[in-house]
Amino acid sequence: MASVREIAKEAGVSITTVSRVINNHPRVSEKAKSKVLNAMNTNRYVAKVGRKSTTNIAFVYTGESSLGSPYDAALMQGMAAGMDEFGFDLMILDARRAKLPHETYTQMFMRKGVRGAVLRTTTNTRHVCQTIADEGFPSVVLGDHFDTPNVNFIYSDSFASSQEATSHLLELGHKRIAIGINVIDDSDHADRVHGYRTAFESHNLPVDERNIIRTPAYREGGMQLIRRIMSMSPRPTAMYLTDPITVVGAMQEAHKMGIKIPDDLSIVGFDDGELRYYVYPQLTAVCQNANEIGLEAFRVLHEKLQNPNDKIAVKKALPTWLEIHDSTGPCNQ
Amino acid sequence: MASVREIAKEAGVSITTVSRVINNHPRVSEKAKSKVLNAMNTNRYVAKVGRKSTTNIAFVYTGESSLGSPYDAALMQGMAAGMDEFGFDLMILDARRAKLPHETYTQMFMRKGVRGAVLRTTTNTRHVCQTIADEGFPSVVLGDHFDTPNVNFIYSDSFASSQEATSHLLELGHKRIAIGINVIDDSDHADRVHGYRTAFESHNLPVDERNIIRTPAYREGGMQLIRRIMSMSPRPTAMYLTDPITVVGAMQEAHKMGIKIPDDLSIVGFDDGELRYYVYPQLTAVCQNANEIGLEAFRVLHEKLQNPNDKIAVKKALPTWLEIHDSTGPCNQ
DNA sequence: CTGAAAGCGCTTACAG
DNA sequence: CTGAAAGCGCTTACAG
Repeated sequence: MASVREIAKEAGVSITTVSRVINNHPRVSEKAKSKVLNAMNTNRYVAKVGRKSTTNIAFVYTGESSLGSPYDAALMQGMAAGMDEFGFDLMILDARRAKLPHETYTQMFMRKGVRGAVLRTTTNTRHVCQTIADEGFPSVVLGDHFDTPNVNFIYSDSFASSQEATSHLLELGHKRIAIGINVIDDSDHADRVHGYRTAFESHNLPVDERNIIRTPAYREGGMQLIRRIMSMSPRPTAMYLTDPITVVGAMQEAHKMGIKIPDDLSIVGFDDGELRYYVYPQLTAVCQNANEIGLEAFRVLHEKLQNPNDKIAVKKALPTWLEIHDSTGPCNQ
Repeated sequence: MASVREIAKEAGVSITTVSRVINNHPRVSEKAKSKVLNAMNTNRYVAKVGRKSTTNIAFVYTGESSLGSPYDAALMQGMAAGMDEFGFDLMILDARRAKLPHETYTQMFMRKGVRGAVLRTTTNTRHVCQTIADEGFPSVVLGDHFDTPNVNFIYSDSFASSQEATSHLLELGHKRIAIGINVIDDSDHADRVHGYRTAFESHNLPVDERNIIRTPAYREGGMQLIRRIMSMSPRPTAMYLTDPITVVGAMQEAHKMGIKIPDDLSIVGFDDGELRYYVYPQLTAVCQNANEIGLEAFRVLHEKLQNPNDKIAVKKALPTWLEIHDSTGPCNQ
């Protein structure tokens, strides 16, 4: 690896001049600058030491990476929107791969010039978030929230919208309303079932526990769910699907089976992107703005970096909202 | 900003010990280590100088950022898959925002510890890619390709699939086939029109130039396109839409207007993700694997980093393929 | 605009 | 396991 000394030699200038070029000092002649830059590029110069760039904010997968999902993409877009203004750069890390065996998370982050971390988690990796918070490293957790004094959270509160969504179906005359929930628990999903139950209660109707159906949050899970529902007797006339990808599978299978939406079956979905416009018919859905969540996560992190002594954990819920489109209609059975 | 000296003082150890903790030296007592880490976190220690992390690969927007799009998300996922193996970290940069007024792109990258760059571009920002390549900085361009000796490219070659797609429609008996193309030119799209023309030629049929329709690659563009087509006389009975988002708009508007797909109108789309499964009916489409493109981009970059003296530019095309689903059928008009 | 020399912050070979 | 001291690589105040 070339050092400033070698670059200086090759470019025929002093190491001072090389350093000035590296640091973009204004008083270097164009000629000297281009000689140095040439030597740097041909020798693949990389500073081994020097001012570190310490302006990275990391988007960290504590467990399984879901990089590539539209939701994560929207989160990053939101973060980037806030970061640009303050000159931070976005780095993507897989905690399990990036961390060396004997180092702490703080050490890993410092090694990579990371000043703060947005942690993507599930219930399985809660302990990682807890550890990072315990180490005192500035971080904020997305996608789950749990009761702990020192962890910062941004989560989405879908309780109210889930209650509205269920009430919407009840008021359309539906009585047998199924709810599809992921087989993996997290607090963001628990809210949705809670809203569903509360809507039934406030309409003085009992919840039929058979209508609370767990299904994996994949396309296949949604397909399975439709087949399951159509075979029930009496069968539900409406359903609330609490995961975006499940909705896609369910609607596909419904089309394949010749089930008319909403005439034969009303569907309320969940959308964290633009999915509600992609499917046919356009989807009545509880919506959340992933962009906004990402932006808010950065804001909290930035706030924590500005005020290192503020130890009060942030627990902030962003609301979801119900949008009524074409996949729900009156019960006619 | 705290330095090793202050951390050492606060933790009651020597700066040597602090340094050892930073670098995860094996022979430090747990007690010393935790005292130092504590002092670091409470003082928000960040190394001002020292071994730089120089293992970053940047995903760079040379022009307008499309971070948040499913395509970009899939590209990054592909890159990350390759990078993990070699311990590189992924950084996202907006070149126009990150670059200081008087520095070169190479200087910007070095400042941020970036060793190589995957450049996302359009025709508008070709000159940026050219400049970066001229500076000798290891980079590879995605999304466009143009004739230049020293720029590395990974692009998607949709000529053959576009020809197949058009032939598929011709062989279903369609004669009046429209093609929708983005108002903004790039080489990846030019291939698609070329394939369309070639299919007509090989069937000894003339191309009606009125059927080559430019429309902005947004949902609204797709809606507009359908209205345009349905008002033509005689109207096209099939079309090939060369942008994913345009397809979504077009299918929505078709549903709204009561146009039956494929009975009234056959549609071949373009899909760089999973869109073909989301819409109804499932979409016959020319498909490309964005994951694969991202992975290949990293591979080329890695190869260039290993062999700095290999100056031969890589121009690699990844093929697309045609998938026939339910949105195309025989012409019955 | 440029360079020799002192300086800075972190690292490391050596001694205990 | 720990620290005083020398060293490394880059930076910068000073002189020209």
